[in-house]
Amino acid sequence: MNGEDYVNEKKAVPAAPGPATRRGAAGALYRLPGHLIRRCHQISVALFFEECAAFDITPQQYAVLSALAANDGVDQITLAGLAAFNRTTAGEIVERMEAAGLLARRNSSLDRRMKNIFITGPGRRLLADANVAVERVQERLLGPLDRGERERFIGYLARIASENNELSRAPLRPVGEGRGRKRATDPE
Amino acid sequence: MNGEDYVNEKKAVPAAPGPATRRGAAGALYRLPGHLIRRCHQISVALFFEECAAFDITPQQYAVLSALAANDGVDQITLAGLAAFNRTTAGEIVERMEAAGLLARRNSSLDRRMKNIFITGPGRRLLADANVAVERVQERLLGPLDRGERERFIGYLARIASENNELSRAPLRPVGEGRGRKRATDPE
DNA sequence: ACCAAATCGTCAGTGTACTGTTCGATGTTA
DNA sequence: TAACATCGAACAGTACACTGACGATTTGGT
Repeated sequence: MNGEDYVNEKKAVPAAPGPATRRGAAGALYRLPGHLIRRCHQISVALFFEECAAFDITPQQYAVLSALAANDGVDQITLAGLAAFNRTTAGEIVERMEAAGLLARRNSSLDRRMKNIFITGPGRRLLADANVAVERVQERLLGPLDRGERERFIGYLARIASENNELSRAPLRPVGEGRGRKRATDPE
Repeated sequence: MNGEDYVNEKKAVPAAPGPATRRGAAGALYRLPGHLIRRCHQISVALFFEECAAFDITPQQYAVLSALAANDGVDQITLAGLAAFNRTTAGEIVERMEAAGLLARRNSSLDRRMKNIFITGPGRRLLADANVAVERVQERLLGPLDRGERERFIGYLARIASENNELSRAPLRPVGEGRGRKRATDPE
C-alpha cells in the first residue's frame, strides 16, 4: 500500500528495525503500572472536565471544596495535607478559587502567619451540584470493570496510596495528625 | 459575596463544626477512584524521581525513550501518540531532550512539515540504565500488593486505560493505527 | 526574657498537560 | 491548476506539581 513512493530519502528508516517495530512495540512501557496509572489519571481528568464543564472547576478545586466542606476554616498547609498537594500548589489553587468566589481567606488572629480558608455559600452549592457529576465520572471511569472488580480495584488503589503515603512528595495529612500544634479549628 | 470583613475577626472558628470535623472527614473524597488514582500517580512520580535521580530525566522523558527505542525516526505527532501525550507537550519534551543530547531531530525530506525524532547513543545508554531503576520503582509502588493482586491490579489498569482510551484528551496511538498516511518508518 | 529551631505563606524557577490559534507545507479534487 | 481541507509544528495562555529560598512569626529550651 503505502511505502514505495518515498524512495528518495537516503534512510529515514528506523535505526532498529527489529521485530518489535510493528504495532505492539515498546510493549514494556504498556505494562508498566506507572505508565498505566498516568494514563488512567489522564482519562479521569478528561472525564471530570467533560462532566463538570458547566461548573468551570478542576479536579483539584473539587478536592479542595470537598475537603473544606468537612474541615472548614483550616489553614492552607492543613488544606494541602487534606487534599494531598503541596503548599505552593495549594496557595495557587486557593487564590484562584477565592477570585472565583468559592472560598474566603481570613488572617488568623491566633497565629498571624496563618490564613484560614472558608468555603462560601456559592462554593457549597457548587460542591453539591458537582457531587452528582463526579458520581458519573466514577461510573464511566470504572465502566470496564464489573462490580466485584471495582471493589477490588479501589481497594488496591487505597492500599497503594495509603501504605506508600510517606513516599509521596505531597502526602495526605488527615486533620489531627502530623506536627500540627494548634489550630484555628477543633477546639477540643 | 465575601468582603474584606476580616477586620473584626471575632472568631477564627470553623463555620461548620459539625460531627464530620474530626479526622475521617471528607471521607467521600478518599474513596473516589479519581482521587486515589491521582495520589497513586503522585507516588509513582515521586518514586521515579527517587530511583532515577542519577539520570536527571522525568517519567515522561523515560516514556519517550522507551517508545522511541522501538519506533525510531517517527515524527512528533506519532511520538505523542505512542507515549500518550499531546502535540504541544511532546514538542516541549522533545526540545528539552534534544538539548540534553538524548535525541536528535531531523527535518524529513519526505514531508517538509515533519521532523523525525531519533534516539542518540547516549539516549539509548541512558534508557538501558533507567530500565533497571524503573524496575525498582514498580517493585516499590506495588509493594503493598502480593503477586496475584499485582497481576489483577495491572490488568484492571490496562483495561481502564485501553477501553477508555478515546475518552482521554491524549489517547494512545499505536503505530499503524490512526489517520497516519505515510511514515518515514516502517516501509512495509 | 532570649535565641535557635520550626512554621506559614509567598516568590522564583522548572516541567508537565492541556486548549486554541496560526502558519506553512501537502495532497486532493474539481 | 487553482481552491480546498488537512496536517505538522510552533506559539500564547491556563492550570497543576514540584523545589528551594525567604520574611514574618511563633514556639521551645534555657
